[in-house]
Amino acid sequence: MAMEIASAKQPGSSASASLTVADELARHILDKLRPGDQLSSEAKLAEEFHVSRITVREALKILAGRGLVDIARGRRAIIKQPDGSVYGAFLQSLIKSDPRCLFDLLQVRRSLEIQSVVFASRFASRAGLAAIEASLGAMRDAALAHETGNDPLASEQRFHEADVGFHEAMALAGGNRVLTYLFEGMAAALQEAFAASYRGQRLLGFSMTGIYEAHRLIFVHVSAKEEKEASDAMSALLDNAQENLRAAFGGSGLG
Amino acid sequence: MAMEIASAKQPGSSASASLTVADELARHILDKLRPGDQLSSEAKLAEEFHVSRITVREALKILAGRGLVDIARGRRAIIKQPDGSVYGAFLQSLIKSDPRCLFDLLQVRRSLEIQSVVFASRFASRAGLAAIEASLGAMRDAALAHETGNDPLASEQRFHEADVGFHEAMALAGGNRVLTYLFEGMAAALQEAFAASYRGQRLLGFSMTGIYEAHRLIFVHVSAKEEKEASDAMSALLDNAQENLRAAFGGSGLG
DNA sequence: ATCGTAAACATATCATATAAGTTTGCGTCT
DNA sequence: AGACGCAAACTTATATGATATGTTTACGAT
Repeated sequence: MAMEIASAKQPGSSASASLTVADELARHILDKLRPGDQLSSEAKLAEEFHVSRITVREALKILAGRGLVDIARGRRAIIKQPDGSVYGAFLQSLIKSDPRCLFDLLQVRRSLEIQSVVFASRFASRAGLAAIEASLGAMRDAALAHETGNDPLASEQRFHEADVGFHEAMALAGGNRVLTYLFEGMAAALQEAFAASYRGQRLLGFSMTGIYEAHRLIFVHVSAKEEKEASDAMSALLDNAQENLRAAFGGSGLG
Repeated sequence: MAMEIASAKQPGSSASASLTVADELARHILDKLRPGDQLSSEAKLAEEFHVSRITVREALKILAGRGLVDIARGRRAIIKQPDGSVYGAFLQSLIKSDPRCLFDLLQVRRSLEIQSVVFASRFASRAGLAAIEASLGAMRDAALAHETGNDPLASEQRFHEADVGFHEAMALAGGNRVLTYLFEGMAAALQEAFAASYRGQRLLGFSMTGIYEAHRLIFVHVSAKEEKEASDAMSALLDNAQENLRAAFGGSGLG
């Protein structure tokens, strides 16, 4: 790895050695390595940092918790592609600690989704539109499979994934990568919150095909570069979802 | 802690024991504990989960990486108040892995800041406005201290903190807690990116008092509940900052 | 009641050992 | 030559035991 030896063991340092090593590694990873790259083995790192293997392991666990590396048995740690899961976990803990944040989050989501369709209307390439249409197709397939219905849970899962994919594809088509990750994280947090409040009940007040049609309408307007109509359609979709959620929480004082 | 013994040691489980323990602990923390609460000692947890102390320690490090707990020597781990630092670190890694994300992030920020002032204009209470004005005062003080100038670095630091505080106070005044955390995280990531590109140079193309006045103008419009004027003023402020950044990157193909 | 100190508690790190998964390379067979 | 199988080397996962050092607690002197 050709890493500089990073005086991780200064007697006066108040921070723990494992945290020091973690931060050094993080810096090295961000500066020099790319997703997919392998880290040195724990033994080598221990030697380079002049700490025990246990300290290196704890540092790696910290980085794994930050979502920076992927650890598995038998092979060396590899640099992870950034994804929204860390952010999703953060939002999840936020909502748990204060459920009112759920509605704040929905409001934030609304802003960003509308921004997203506006940009998609303006800038989407043919390929970007095709990607959106693909997730739309997946939604329709899942909806059909759900009605003809062997495995309702599996098709629900696929439908939800396609739904999330639609919004991510929309963000990407608009040319904004950060939005993609934000939507990914928000989707995870919202699904969790949703599932927690509906545990065991029917999730949606209306049909999958209805949701599908609402999404399709957005796509049509985006394709036609009709900013205003597209953002109105997105707004309507989110209103509907938000209303459902509010109804679920009912008179529990969370509105 | 009265925790259930959580069969963390099933032979067939593919996930590592430390990750299993981490997830069990995370669930327990989110469900039952509040920020400031203490966790059991490592020894007790090891006993409860039927794993060694090392496994518990690694689990705790994972949770620390996720920003869920705060670990220090000599005392038990305590549950951390959620904050935007995890999210900031994520954005930072994102920008490092693809610098174009910086401009995507600035765009996202613009949407949210405008949303923020609109809500603040509509809903801000007297206390909320007072909080905004307080950070405005801190900005002015730092700007003055910078001009009369004993310690320019310290006053720059204070100015920047007050700046971030202004935007967080604005989000809070508008009634959205999630926005506060997002701004906090974005500010950290943007400052890092900014610092990286300007290393050693003067950070700002115009004076602190100019920035202060721009912020004050926003506050005045928000106080007067002038949505449109307030969001225009915010837009102008961000335009200015963004232009500076773009100029800094110059012809490096990142525009 | 207050303050200082020592004991109890708790985490930080180390060394060493065993188990089990992954990769690599070699040799055999076709 | 190429495909297949297997063993050796490498690597991570976890456990045990020990020492150092920081924090909290409790007790005793003032």
